[in-house]
Amino acid sequence: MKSKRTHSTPLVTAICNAIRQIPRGHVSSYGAVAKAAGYPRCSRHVARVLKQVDGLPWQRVLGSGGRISLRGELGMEQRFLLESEGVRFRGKRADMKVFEHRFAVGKRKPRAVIPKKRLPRK
DNA sequence: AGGGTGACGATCA
DNA sequence: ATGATCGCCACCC
Repeated sequence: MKSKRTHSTPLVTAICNAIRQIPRGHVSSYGAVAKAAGYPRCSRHVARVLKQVDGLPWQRVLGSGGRISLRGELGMEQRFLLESEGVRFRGKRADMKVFEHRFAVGKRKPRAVIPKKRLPRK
């Protein structure tokens, strides 16, 4: 059943909910899910949740640009499942232009997160 | 309390 | 386009 090693924390709950909102035949990205859950910049946590919590439509979450992050067999399976749902790929990327799920505009209450602007690299 | 971690993401070479 | 690096940040020992 549920592996759930992670005791439900607000972050985990919010992320799971966001993932469950992605309809069949559509996809999203780790970053988008994190933002929709109210935790921008926590894309890596989305990945962790996907790995630890089962019962989620894991195949619908891709890396930015629609790339599949999983390696090997698992990655192949993800692609297969998505194509089965009708998601089409252009090369190695899913066609986000058409299949990316759009979360509610308000994208969840902006927790107590600081906007955090991008700092100029170098 | 402290440090390592990761199904990421943006930028650089 | 591809590969390496750096920054992130809550979680888990």
